[in-house]
Amino acid sequence: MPELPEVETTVRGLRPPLEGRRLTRVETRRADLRRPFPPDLRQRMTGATIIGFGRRAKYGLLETDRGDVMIFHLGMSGRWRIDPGEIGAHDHLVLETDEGRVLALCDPRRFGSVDLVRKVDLAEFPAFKALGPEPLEPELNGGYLARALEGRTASIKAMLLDQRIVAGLGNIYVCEALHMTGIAPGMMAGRISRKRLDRLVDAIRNVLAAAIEAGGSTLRDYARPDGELGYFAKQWLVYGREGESCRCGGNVARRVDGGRSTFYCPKCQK
DNA sequence: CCGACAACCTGACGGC
DNA sequence: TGCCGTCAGGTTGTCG
Repeated sequence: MPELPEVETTVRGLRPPLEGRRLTRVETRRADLRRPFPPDLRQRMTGATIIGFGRRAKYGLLETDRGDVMIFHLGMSGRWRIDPGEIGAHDHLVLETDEGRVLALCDPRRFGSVDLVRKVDLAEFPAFKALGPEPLEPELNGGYLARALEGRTASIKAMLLDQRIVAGLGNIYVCEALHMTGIAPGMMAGRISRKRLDRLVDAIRNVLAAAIEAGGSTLRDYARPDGELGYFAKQWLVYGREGESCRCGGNVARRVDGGRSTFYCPKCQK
């Protein structure tokens, strides 16, 4: 899944088959994912033309010429399959365009979601109201982070995973960014110097940009929207590398925080 | 405020 | 071959 770079890559991949195309078929194959599909999804999307594409945090956005925005979240295992040929058991939403292109939202674990809101109400969408700044936008900077983390005693890792602080980071890229900056994941967030926060912001930007550049994730069941496996050489320095040697000469360790694996190097992350 | 934990689901993998 | 335990990118809520 899908952290920010994978969602970004997905949205970019949806553009060619969908941009300017009218939907001739909108079919839900079951009633719900994490939440029920909007009951009027089919009625509002069928016949509509897709005119806009976007992303907010880990949510992908498809805008129609009727003033609606379909908001999808890929959860842990979601991906779009383009022209899949056959509809599979986990293809829960199927779109077809006036050109005969087929797009299937496949999500085995069903932690994802699909919502439909009026574009003018987008900012009021509950999941968007409390989101922090986009990490690739200028609103995220050392000054913002210093203010947001001031006085916080929670770990920096927990804070970076909190979508209200920064929107779109997940377990992998938080581990990677902290490693790149040499900050221990358990460090109290409010005690990190401004200088290190500046460097952390740079690392976050760099790791996300590199992942988008690489075409998204390299995780085992992630597929690019065209259905090709987006499986390239892993470039993570710590994630999933427990026991391997760090380039500083130390060894990558793994521990569990809040039920989630944290990969880090105890030697170069202090 | 904070950390821990469970719940929501299926699939992949390793060990035996 | 198969069975069983463990683990997985996220979000949301509860508990102490």
